[in-house]
Amino acid sequence: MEISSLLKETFPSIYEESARNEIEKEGIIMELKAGEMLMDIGGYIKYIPLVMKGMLKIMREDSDGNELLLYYIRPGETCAMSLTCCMGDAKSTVRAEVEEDVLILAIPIRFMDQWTNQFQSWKSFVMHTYQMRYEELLKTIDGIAFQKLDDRLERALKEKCTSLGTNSLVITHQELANELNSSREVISRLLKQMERKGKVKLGRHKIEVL
Amino acid sequence: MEISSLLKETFPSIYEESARNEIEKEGIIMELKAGEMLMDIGGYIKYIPLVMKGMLKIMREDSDGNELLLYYIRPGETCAMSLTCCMGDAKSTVRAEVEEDVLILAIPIRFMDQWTNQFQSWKSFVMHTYQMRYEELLKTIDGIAFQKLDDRLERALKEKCTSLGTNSLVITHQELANELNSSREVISRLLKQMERKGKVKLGRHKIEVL
DNA sequence: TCTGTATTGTGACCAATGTTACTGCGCGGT
DNA sequence: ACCGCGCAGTAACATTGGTCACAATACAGA
Repeated sequence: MEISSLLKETFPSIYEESARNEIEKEGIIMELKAGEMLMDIGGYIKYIPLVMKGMLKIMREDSDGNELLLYYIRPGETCAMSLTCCMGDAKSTVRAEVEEDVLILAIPIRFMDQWTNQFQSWKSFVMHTYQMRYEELLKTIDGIAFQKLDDRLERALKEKCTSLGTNSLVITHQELANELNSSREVISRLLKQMERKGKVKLGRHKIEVL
Repeated sequence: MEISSLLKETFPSIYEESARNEIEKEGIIMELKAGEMLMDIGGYIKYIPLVMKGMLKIMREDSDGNELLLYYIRPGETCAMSLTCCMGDAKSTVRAEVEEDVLILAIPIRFMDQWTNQFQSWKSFVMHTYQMRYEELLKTIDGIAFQKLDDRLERALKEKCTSLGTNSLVITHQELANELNSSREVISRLLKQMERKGKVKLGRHKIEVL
């Protein structure tokens, strides 16, 4: 079965074959298209999503509907939020959207605790995930606390480019505004500035980063 | 020894006596006065600080010296940052200051991994700490991303009151400005506004929250 | 008491960002 | 071809927060 080798490839840190066998046995394969929502705020977390292909984006939203991008989840990674749910309340406080078509192995959360005892590599994986996400949250905080919007925008664009492996981004100004918790007009204004400076080239539904 | 019962009291979730015995045996007692710095950014993390009395505050700082309060660590808690260091680089990316005189049991990090295997309650404690800190970081993000400064200031004051159990805060405007990553003048201005609205009463080195 | 320093109060001003209110454009569907 | 709608461009204005400059105050120590 190809899932087996894909799992081994994307999650090399889970080196115990017995662990991977369990994951394969209990995991549910999910394929989702870009734009779909995997988990909304307030939703009950029932699975831990191991991302094998594509990309998820994790967003935070306040009561007024303002959004903010927290971070991405790429192949070989999973969401710390879903790990926290094993104990305590199982409601998500973040939203997970599909940024690029994804292939996921969804692990029912009841295995979490058991496996951390049973498989050393699974335990390390979980701990490591916490660390990574923790660090990423700190970086996100740095961004919103210490940087100006133009800087954040520039970085956001560059990050999208590298993670998609292209310089031509297909995205609307509104979507960028949501990710950065700003407004469409402001983003348009800043993008125009960047264009005048020769940093990007704007087109309909498209931004070329130079 | 009184440490034993204090440990049991402040960390009831570590229910295994064997675990507590180990903690007591290997932990180093530290007492620090308000204002002292337990760990600076870039410092090497060698211990996991179990806080038994008092309070630490965890701050983030950028390259220009701008500060931001991330969260507090109270009795019965520990710092997630110090947990992350067991694997990967052991340098701190945050600063830990003593907010109120603290009594700490410092655990050398080499025991971390071993104990998570050995003691179920220690493992739970560690996982639980990650969850708590993760949630707190999300709340911090909510604050800086979605709230206005006057709102954040008001909440900060209220939080200080509840955690210190008083309505009379001994703090300078400058310190508040640092915690909120703002400037002294702005905080003074907002405090005056709050005073006019009857929300606080200002005195030298002192803010009474009404 | 005198003096220096830390703290606080305040007004003027500026830069960044958000908001409002439009206009125009381009593409898909009929 | 025409319509409608989502997207983008933009000007004008409001608001927030940061910065500067300086005055006033109060407290600590000589």
